[in-house]
Amino acid sequence: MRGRNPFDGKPQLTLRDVAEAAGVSEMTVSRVLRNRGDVSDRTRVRVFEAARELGYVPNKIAGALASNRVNLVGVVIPSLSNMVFPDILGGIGKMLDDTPLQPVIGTSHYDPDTEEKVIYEMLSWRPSGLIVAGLEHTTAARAMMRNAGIPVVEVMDVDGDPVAAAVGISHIRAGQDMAREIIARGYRRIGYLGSGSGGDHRARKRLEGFRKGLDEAGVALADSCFYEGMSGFGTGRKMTAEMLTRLPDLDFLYYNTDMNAAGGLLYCLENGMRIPDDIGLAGFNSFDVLDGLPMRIATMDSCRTEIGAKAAELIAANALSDALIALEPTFLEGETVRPRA
Amino acid sequence: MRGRNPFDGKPQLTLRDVAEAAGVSEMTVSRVLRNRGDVSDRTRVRVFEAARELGYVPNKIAGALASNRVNLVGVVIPSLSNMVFPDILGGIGKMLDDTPLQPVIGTSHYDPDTEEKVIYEMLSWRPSGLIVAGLEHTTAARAMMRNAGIPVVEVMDVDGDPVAAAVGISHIRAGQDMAREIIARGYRRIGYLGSGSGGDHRARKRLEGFRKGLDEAGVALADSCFYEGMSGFGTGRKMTAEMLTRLPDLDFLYYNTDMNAAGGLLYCLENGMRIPDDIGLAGFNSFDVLDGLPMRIATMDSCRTEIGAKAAELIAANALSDALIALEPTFLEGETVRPRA
DNA sequence: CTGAAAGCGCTAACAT
DNA sequence: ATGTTAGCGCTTTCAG
Repeated sequence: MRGRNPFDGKPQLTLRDVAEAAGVSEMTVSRVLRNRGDVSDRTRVRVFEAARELGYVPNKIAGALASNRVNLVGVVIPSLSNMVFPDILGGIGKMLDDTPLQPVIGTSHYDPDTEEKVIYEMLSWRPSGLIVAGLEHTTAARAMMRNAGIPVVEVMDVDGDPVAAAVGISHIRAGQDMAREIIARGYRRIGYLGSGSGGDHRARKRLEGFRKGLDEAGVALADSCFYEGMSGFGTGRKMTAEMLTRLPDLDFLYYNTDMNAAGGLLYCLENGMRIPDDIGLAGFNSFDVLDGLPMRIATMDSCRTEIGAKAAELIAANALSDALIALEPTFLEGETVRPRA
Repeated sequence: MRGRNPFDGKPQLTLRDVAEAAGVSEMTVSRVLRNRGDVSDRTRVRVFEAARELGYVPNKIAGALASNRVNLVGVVIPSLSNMVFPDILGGIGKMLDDTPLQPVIGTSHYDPDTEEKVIYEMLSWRPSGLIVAGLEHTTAARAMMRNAGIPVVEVMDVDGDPVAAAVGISHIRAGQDMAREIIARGYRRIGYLGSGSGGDHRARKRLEGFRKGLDEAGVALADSCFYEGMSGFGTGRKMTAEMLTRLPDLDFLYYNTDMNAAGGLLYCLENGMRIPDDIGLAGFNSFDVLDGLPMRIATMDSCRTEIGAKAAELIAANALSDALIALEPTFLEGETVRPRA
């Protein structure tokens, strides 16, 4: 019993056990269980029966080492509690369902050093590919990804310098386009509410683009408000109350995400503001769960599922490519902005 | 170049490469990289430097095979798009952060056969433990878990027959307690809205308990409404509209989840109903994001984070236990029910 | 169609 | 404090 974990109940079943039970060689069992090569129907049946009877579960660790093939795709995202990331995973999962590949998820909690560690852990399993959210990583993480020798795809963002392939949208453009829409609809006293500091580079870039868009029209951002912690109705409501108390004459509020915008919407409605005339609102992401709010919030689709799917497609194709795929986010007017002038 | 994946760019770096660069044996490198055994500071530094310089990333596949130790914990849940599951994962993750263990997530899409396959895949990686949502599995899945020889914990539910350990709440009790609260507050014409069919066994059990609770008071469920697909504001709103059109004299609506209850709340408020006097509402789960709705919905805490943490704790303790840990969900009154009579 | 031999990259156990 | 040896369970390769 060499090197066996002291807690192991029973020694693990091996190919050898199945081979003995079926009266064939290990090799034949291996072939049957992987549907590889020619095996006579008679032996095939015998092997399957023996395996089932014994309750044999193949050891992928050994298989992977021997074949140098690991059908895993590492996916590194900041968090699971922000709904955007599960959506990305949904797109990845759906695409990989048609392949032998399986996603393995790691989370970085928006911390670059944690991300570096998670990427290292992932790579140490020698996966068939790696998908990482965002373009901002530590130098060491970038080096690891560059030298991994497997397809690597950075997702969600294209404003920056990808290590290899990238699939996403330009958040700078998204912010800029939103600013143009708002300006074209006659709003001028505009506030921004959301996360602008810390780890959320994409929100920061949207704000950057937004400022640029306003600038084109000679409009300056009237106010901005940032928060720490999770987005949600409470956060949106609180920020909105604060800002409108400070500057009651604002006529537009742009939020970093629909979740916060929803809180703001509820606040405005409760306080008798006329939307979209007195004040307009817009968010970002387009979340299905929010269909059913008193008004549909103006937003921009962040193409999450499509991004996940495209990234998975690149991995599945096993191309060590450096393709840059920029998806076009579409403005969704909703009911919280005036029609275009 | 035996057995090498044709797509591999460069041959992978091995311990041997680092050993040569540092002028020591493979074994010494292995020891340094794992902080095991005594190594002189001089060699330690040399080894680290060589490893860093070369960009060596250890091969966990080989390490796991040799040591018969895999620091992975399989977690099988129905989906990531329902927020309850990320919360469970949060609890697991936080607890495992203090250990060398890492969670690996698999999703079953509420399908028992898919779940069976996912469990099989998980076990074939020989993880250190397995956490599975729910108590309902295929016979084969149950057999695999029983024979896995690793700690297995079923989570979220304790109403049934666990394979090994279980951590969760009694959803029958949760439904029953909610019924009692509602009855005690004087509501009598009560409708249920939610998923009762299909894969959501826990919602089904809550309804079962709810019926039992009403029964105790001689009250029958006045109406029920079930939906297919995702919960959300739109779904809650639609079901509510339907039910209240059918039976305008209902005085209470019990939802399978807060997400649907939120949609119902918004519908009722818009239609000028007086909550909680004309009509009361209650949901289930207690989601933070919903703080900030016009009213706090009466709900019951489903102890998600705690369940995840406790399950992870059992795995980390590496006990092949069959402990049954039933957590106590607490009723949260909110603002959508009348005070107790 | 089936089997035998060799070895994947690493670590446990036993030297020294 | 460091090295040597012998596998882990499987798959590739080659031989029948």
